[in-house]
Amino acid sequence: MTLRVYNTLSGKKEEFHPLSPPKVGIYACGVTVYDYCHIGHARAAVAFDVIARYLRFSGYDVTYVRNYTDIDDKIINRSNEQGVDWKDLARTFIEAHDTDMGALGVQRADVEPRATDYIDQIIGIVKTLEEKGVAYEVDGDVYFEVEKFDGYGKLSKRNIEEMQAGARIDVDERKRNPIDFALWKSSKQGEPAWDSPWGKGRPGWHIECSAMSAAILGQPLDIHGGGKDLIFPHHENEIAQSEAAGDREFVRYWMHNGFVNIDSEKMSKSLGNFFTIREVLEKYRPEVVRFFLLSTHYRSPLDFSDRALTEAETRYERFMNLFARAARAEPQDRDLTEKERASTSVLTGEIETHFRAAMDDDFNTAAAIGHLFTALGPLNAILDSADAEGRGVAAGWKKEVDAFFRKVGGVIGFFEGGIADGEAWFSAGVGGDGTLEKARAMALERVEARKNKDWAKADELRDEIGELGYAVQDTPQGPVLIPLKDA
RNA sequence: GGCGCCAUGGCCAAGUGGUAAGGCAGAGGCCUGCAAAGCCUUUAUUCCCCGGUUCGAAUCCGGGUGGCGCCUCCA
Repeated sequence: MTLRVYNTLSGKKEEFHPLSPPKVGIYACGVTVYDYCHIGHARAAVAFDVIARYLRFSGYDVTYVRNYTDIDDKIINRSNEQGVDWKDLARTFIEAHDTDMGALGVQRADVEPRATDYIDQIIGIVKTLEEKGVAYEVDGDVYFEVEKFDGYGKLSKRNIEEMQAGARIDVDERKRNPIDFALWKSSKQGEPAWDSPWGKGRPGWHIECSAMSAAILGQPLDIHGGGKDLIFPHHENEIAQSEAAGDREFVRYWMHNGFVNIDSEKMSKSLGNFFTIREVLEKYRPEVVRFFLLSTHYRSPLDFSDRALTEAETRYERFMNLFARAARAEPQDRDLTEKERASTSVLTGEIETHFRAAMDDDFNTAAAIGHLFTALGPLNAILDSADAEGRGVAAGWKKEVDAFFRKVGGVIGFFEGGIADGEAWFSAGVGGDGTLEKARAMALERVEARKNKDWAKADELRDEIGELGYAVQDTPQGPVLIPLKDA
């Protein structure tokens, strides 16, 4: 099976052939660090995290680069508003970003460059563009002259005339054409500034990505991605700069993730309808949020709601329940039974094949996870019959189940601890204050009551345990305490 | 106004011309002292509407209708 990737440039799925296999270079646009990240940022980060993970899983030697834009008008404005040094502001939100994304299981990129560390390279490109006559300086600002670049509009599928017709940009008279964009901006008094051939100034918005991607990965890049909202103007402008400066193709595969919506509308800062990752994590566990984000194909819109998050939790817990049961089952030192063997060969056969086929089809995590659900029935059935017959399962069976979920989980960023994750899930955040010990003692007392068929007392004890914040499950392996939700 | 994307069961959702994955919710059954968890069965002759291409279309083409996005900072 070959990997197929939807390329925004062609508007089609294409077979993926990196420039120099097995090496693959990915550059994903990161965030501008002036505020906390919201769920939309999380979606982009998780989407490209999975893309990098799956490429590695498929045997590619991946270099994943994700930048921080740490110099920009928004950062300057915000630092002025708050009276905080812009560098401190950027540092604060880089750290917050790393914490939040880390919580969601987003792996660190191989290189995480900051725009301000690449000022020399940025100036270099701007100089080249100026020398080539596609950029011009006005009062310390340098603009890219869009009309001089033939392919302008090829990514966002629009042409210069249309844009001029529909332009509602406030016209800067100094620009030769309203659609020309800034490569370099002169600094006002007190603003962050670097020395340049055009005087003190700072980079324009788009140039940093051209500079950093070329410096780290070279040109062309295999994959460049980000949210759909970056297609225009950000990525379109990057193409213009990089191709004009480098005289060669900039990016082979452009990948863009869809938005997170609230009531079918794009979540965005300007609409004010956004939730930060931190806010969401106060209510839902990180695995649930990640599961939610991957439950729809990365290019489709994804509606954020309590209902959707709750469903993601229910779905995720199906796996946790299986894992907890499997871990609890007594491992027996014997060969696998016929049925046990059949259940695991479905895992590594049919299900894994389907899983990979889905991922090969433009990283279709929704379909891939769907196939994982089909493992639940047969596996739970094995545990059902083991319980019914009052025995355990073959140690080898547990090992295979564990290995399978670690393997596929590694691709989508779940199940790192294998079946041990189940018990960990249901015991997270409990204990410490002695209530768990109390509840355990009562559960044991309840076992006695049940032996004596004293159902009244058993139910009473269950209620009392409930008051301590736990539900009791009676399993063949004894009582299991599960923390109650919203307790 | 220009360009583009999307419309699949009560809800979410996959679906790359060959006869509708998966999940949630619901119903019934099994298991259980009762539960919980779990298992089994069950819920779209049909994919917004109308035409067309084809032996065959949810999938391709044309036209509608509805929703959304970009065109200004934005993942």
